[in-house]
Amino acid sequence: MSMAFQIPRGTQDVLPGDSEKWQYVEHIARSLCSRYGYQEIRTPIFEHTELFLRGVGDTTDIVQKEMYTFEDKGGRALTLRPEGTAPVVRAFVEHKLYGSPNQPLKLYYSGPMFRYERPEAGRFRQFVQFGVEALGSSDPAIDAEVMALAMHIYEALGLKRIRLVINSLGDLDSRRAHREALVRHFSNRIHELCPDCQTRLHTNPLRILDCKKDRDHELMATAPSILDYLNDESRAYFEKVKQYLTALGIPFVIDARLVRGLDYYNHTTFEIMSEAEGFGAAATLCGGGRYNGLVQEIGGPETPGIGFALSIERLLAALDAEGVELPVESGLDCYVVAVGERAKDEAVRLVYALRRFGLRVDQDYLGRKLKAQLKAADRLGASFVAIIGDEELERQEAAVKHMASGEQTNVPLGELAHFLHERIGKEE
RNA sequence: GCGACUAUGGCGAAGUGGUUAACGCACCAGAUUGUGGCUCUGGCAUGCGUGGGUUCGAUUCCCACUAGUCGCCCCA
Repeated sequence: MSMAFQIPRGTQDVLPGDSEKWQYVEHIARSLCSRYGYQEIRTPIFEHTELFLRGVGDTTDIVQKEMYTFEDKGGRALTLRPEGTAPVVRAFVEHKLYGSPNQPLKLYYSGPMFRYERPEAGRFRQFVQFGVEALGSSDPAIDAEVMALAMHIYEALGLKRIRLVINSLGDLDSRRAHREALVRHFSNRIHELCPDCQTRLHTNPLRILDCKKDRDHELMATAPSILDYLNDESRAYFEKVKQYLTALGIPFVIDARLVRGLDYYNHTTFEIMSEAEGFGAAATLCGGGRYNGLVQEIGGPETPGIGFALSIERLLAALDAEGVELPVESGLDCYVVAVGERAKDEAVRLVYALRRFGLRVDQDYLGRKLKAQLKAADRLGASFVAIIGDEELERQEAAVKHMASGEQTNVPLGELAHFLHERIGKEE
């Protein structure tokens, strides 16, 4: 076979068999969001490049090397969105939703994101994020709510081996104090660290703590922890968040080195990881945090915010790694088997009538023989098969066979819908 | 972006510098003339990721490209 076309690198087709799982996962996530009072927002897949430069931060990896940026025919600089928060905040500001009577405004979104990265298992160039944003409140209870919601989604789907990791980056003052302490700590011996870290010292010293290469260097162990530099207010906030999580019975661990890759975070940051064995490098299922300065950065009034984003691909991979079977619906209620020309004509009408009635019904379109039609019905997971041939037509009946038991009875065509409806109701 | 490994039918998977590219699953047909799941029989890659090169001859050797996987980086 000639491979004339191939899917672009790092992208995926979701085929029947898997698409049901996607639908199920998205359905659960949506309905839980609704239960927590979050409403859907849909924003474009591309935005002005400037939005991400300002929103995500131009020292971040995302902006520096991962954006799909292009110029349109009108000369505009546009970018396929690499994340969902900046667009939501843009919409929030643009539509003046800070004036909405619903405060805080609680939103969720679901859709593809794009990052130009080297693909591997669990990492794609186009991937789907499901995320929430709560704008307008700096109540630590909403930090806890957002984390609870994320955990709830995973648990509702059947994941067990997951871990919530939290940290606090503090407010601007705390971050500044910590940053100065970091620069002081590393400056003299910065040449001992990797080249990336030498750059980070000036761009974003916080990220040095996250470096995997230098993780065992003695300077790391003695590096100042952000948690020691939280001012009273920030410390009190973090304490309250932890207190609420505990009150909700949600287990968590604190990792003072949890530094997230986007510039806009302050105060609470968190990740949810999979602990399923054999789950590779892409163990981060969900990431989020508070971004109190972002709305202002995008041009709106000072408005606090917090949110998370989770990857559907990684969620499905985690379900797979834990061996969780999703209760996805499949199969047919009835497969109509026709033998002969006249029966075929009747089958076409009958199938449509049963579908209009609300049943999941199908028939043969390949001119197959009785036997092959039965086989097809079996393969499609049909609960019942309704067979019509000359004899049945004569009596205006169908021979209805229950596939699991093999039992077969004749049912008048006019009563077939009700017969099936009743029997299928009894099955579940 | 760097390093390593991999690429054979719808899927999994053997294999060789040279007449017919194993096998398993799936699929199709028949045994069973109107009854699926079991069994048996038969069928099913002029083709070995793409493009070049070496050679009398390459799926098998070499190069490039493409894609996947793993590690680094980063994250969702």
